[in-house]
Amino acid sequence: MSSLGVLERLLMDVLWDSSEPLPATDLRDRLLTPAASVARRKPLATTTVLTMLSRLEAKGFVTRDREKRPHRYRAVATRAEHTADLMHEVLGTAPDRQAALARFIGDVTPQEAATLRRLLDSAPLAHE
Amino acid sequence: MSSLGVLERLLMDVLWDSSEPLPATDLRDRLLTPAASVARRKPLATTTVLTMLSRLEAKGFVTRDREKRPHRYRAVATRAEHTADLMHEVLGTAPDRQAALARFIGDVTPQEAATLRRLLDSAPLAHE
DNA sequence: ATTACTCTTCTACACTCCGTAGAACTGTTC
DNA sequence: GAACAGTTCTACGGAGTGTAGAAGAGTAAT
Repeated sequence: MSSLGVLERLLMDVLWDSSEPLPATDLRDRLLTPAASVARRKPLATTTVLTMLSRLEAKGFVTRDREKRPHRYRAVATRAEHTADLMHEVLGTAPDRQAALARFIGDVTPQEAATLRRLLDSAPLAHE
Repeated sequence: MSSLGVLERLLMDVLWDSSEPLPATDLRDRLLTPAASVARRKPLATTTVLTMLSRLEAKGFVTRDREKRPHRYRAVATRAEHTADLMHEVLGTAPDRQAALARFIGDVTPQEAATLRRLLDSAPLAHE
């Protein structure tokens, strides 16, 4: 359902790594830096970035501040939220969630298992 | 990355629900029964089903027994395995897995939290 | 205000993937 | 060996993604 394309994902990564909302030109530039997970050699046209950002906005992954004039773009959810959402989405497709979870847990690293135990003990009803 | 199309998914569902490997014509027929998650009114052409099965085979989701002549198709992984794999794949895209897991646990139902606790306690090193 | 510039929207196109299936080929059965 | 069932090959239309030019709108400076 809601999987992102390669460039879409790249842009989201930049947004997630930024503490501030960014104008499109900054996004464009940061795709060139080695900071980006997959840096590109050729810079993209600004319009390309804007098209992608509009699509991401339409899909609800991004919002922009239309007040300030070079619009500032930011991710709607944090990366962790997004990842967790996707995981829940995947889990939701399984008729037998218990079984899927069992499989999932079976393949988790020991460290992560420890983390999970801790999380389950500390947060009985984390919500909002 | 490896998300399935609607029909692809429907076929996988039939395969997962079957205890035996199935010939293509059976697959075709079972898509019409209300057993299928989303039953269709019009039957698909057999070639359509075969095309999809070939693609699923190419993607590694399905294998077929080429000995018997109406080839018998079966899912490579169980549904639970597939779901768990996808979840791990999603989790793998997050640089901070701990954070993603924390978010994930935060949105889990109380029943599932209980299930998870049980699983984590019982299987310390379940693998492969 | 007119201009020059920057940013945004609109439009467009090529490419890939998915659903769909006919045509052609191959193996099975009478 | 003819008829039939099953398989492969080829093809096509629609959707989504990456790409960007052309045209429009807002901003700054003359």
